[in-house]
Amino acid sequence: MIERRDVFQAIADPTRRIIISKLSQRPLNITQIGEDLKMSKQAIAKHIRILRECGMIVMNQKGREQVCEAQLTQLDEVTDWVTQSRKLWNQRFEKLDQFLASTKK
Amino acid sequence: MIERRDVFQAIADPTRRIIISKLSQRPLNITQIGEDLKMSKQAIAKHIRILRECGMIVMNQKGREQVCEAQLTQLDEVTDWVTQSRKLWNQRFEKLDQFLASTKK
DNA sequence: TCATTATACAACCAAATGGTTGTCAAATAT
DNA sequence: ATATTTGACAACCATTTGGTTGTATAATGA
Repeated sequence: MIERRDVFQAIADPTRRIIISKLSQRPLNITQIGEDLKMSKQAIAKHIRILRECGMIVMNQKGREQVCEAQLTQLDEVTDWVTQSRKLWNQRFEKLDQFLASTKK
Repeated sequence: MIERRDVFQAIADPTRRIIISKLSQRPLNITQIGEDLKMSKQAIAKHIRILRECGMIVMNQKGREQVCEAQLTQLDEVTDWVTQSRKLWNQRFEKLDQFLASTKK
C-alpha cells in the first residue's frame, strides 16, 4: 500500500470533514478544534498534520498556539471529478431517451 | 476503527475512481473493468464489492457474467458537502472585504 | 465432451489508518 | 517564581486496507 496524501483521501475521514467544516467558518487553534470532538488532542493533531500535508489547511504560529486556517481551493479537484462522472452518467440516459424517442416515431 | 462504507470512502481510492469513471460511460463486467488496470481480477472484484456495498454500482447477472452498472446519484452527498464548505469559506473573505471597504470610507 | 472463461470464496500478508499514552519544551497566566 | 496551557514527538496498538495466491464452480465455446 502507498501512503496517499490527496484531497480525496483527506475528506474520506468523517473527523477530518468536521475539522474542515469548522475551519471553513473561522481559523482555530488545535485545542479549539478538538473541543467538542470526543478524542485526544494528539489524535486531532494527527488529522491536522494530514490536512496540512494535503495543502487543505495552513498554519500560523501565534505565541504557543498553532492557528489553523482552511485553504479550500483544492476541493475543486473533487467537484471537477464528481461533476465529470455525473455528466457522463447522465448522458447515457439522455442517449437512451433519444433512441427510444426515435424508434417510437 | 470502524469499517466505513460511505461515498466519501468509496471515492478515496484512485482505482475505484477509475472504475467509477469507466462505468459512468457504459456498463461493464468485472473482466472488462480490469482490462487496463495492472491488478489481479480478484483485487478488482474486491473494489467492486465495496462500491456495491456503498450503493454506487448495481449488478446484473447475465449468464456467467456480472454486469456492473453505475448508480451515481449518491455523489450528490459529496457535491453538497464540498459546496457548503466552500461557500462558508468564501463568505469569510467577502466579510473581510466588506470590513476593509467600510473602514476605508 | 472437454477446455476455457468468469467469477466467487477463503486464507494470507504488509502497510496504512486512526486511535492511545507518556514525555518534553516553550509560552503564558497567577 | 511557579503552575498551567499548548502542542510537538515518539512509541505502541488493533483494525482496516489493498493487494496476493489458490481452489472451486458454473456457463460457454470449440
